[in-house]
Amino acid sequence: MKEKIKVHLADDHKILIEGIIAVINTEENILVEGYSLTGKEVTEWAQNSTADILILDINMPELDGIEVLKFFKKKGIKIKTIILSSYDDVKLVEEMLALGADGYISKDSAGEHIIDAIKAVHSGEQFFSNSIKDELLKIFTGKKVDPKKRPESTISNLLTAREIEVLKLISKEHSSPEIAEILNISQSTVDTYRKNLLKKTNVKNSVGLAMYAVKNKIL
Amino acid sequence: MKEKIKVHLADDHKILIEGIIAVINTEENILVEGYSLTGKEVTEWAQNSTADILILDINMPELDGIEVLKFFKKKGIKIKTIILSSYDDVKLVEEMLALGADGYISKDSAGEHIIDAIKAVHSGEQFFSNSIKDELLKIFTGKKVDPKKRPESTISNLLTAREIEVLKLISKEHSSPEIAEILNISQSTVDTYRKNLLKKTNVKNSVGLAMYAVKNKIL
DNA sequence: ATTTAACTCCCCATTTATGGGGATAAGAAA
DNA sequence: TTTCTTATCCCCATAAATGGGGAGTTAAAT
Repeated sequence: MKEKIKVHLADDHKILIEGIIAVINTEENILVEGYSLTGKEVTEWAQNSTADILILDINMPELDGIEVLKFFKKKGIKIKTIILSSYDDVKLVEEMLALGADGYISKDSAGEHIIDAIKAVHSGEQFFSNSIKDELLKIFTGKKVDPKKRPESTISNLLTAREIEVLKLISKEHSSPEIAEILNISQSTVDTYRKNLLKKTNVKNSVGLAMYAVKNKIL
Repeated sequence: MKEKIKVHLADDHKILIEGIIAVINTEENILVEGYSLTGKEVTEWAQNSTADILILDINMPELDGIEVLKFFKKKGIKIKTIILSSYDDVKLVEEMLALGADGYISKDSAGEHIIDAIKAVHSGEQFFSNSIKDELLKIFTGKKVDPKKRPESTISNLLTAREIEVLKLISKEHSSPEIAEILNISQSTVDTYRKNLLKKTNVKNSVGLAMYAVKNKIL
């Protein structure tokens, strides 16, 4: 008999954790060695982990999945990671992959997909939900971009520190004159940031910026 | 041996459904008789249901939990319902109770709590997560409000149907001229709705409206 | 040392959004 | 029946946001 694949779970919803454990337990060669309920717990656990695979929710309070992956990258921690997400957001997938994730499955998918994903990632492949694949396909066929040449666009290297500051203030319902005063810069400058933000995030207006901030948890 | 309690699940995340089933299956006298992945499915199922209890997610695409409860109320369908929510939002609890829900548990809680909740609600009691109780306690002790006299201020009776339509479009980055065209009304009218929305929700601008929509899950 | 990125500021013009007021018709509720 | 709500529309004015252009300084990276 082969060694079991050791899996660690990270999600703030305990019910979901228990559910995944129950689903995984139907599979002989996979073992859930433990779980974390917060991003912080994950980072602590990761320092001394012998698990093969981490299943990581992106939506967690305090330290979210993105931050956790950044932490891994910084510390040079190498754990095969499958992202578990509520949203089929291609931007997020891109960011996750740039940060070293190996798979991305949506919570909409059936439990067996988790098992497939674990097996695939464990054997060195990447794994994506069908819904995600469809989204990706739309983009690549629509835009005809070469995926290999496409620049890695993560939020944190897409937007500058100052732009993020402005974006936060916009999301807090501040007007340009107000932001100018808060940051002690001229309104012209704030307007420049607004323009750049609109271009970079590819949304139509301030509402879009706020939504972008919400989606990317810049709040 | 007693009859088993028959439970129906409704959540758009299949993984969670499977998880809850697995958890509930550890309990002798409870049986999951089926599940729905969308609000619409729930309403269809409810027409000919013999289940004792419905466990209902509030966050579902198309028809969300709130709408489902409204549907029940309108059609006179009486099913004991336990709300399953990601957020410990007291406002939502209020709204749910007003709409006839019998319990409210957060996804943060352990699986056993679902079982407790099912048993409690089945025997005619109400059931709430501890986290929700804490939130409620904070409000009642902090604000010293008489729960019986406190006005029910729910989103759906604060905003009119048309206002909510406009709010949704605003949140989708549409401008007033665009909204006017989409809804086939004059721009003046849209502007009137904007003004009313700003007053009623007590936010500063469109960004605030979008955030309000996000917080209250009007999307 | 030269390029690059980030931050800063300004001009111009147009479109949207905000804030005040008032008004009418249909329908529900009291 | 009368009142209230909802949905609809308008006028006026000001403030804010969008979209295009250009440009200087500093600091980091190559």
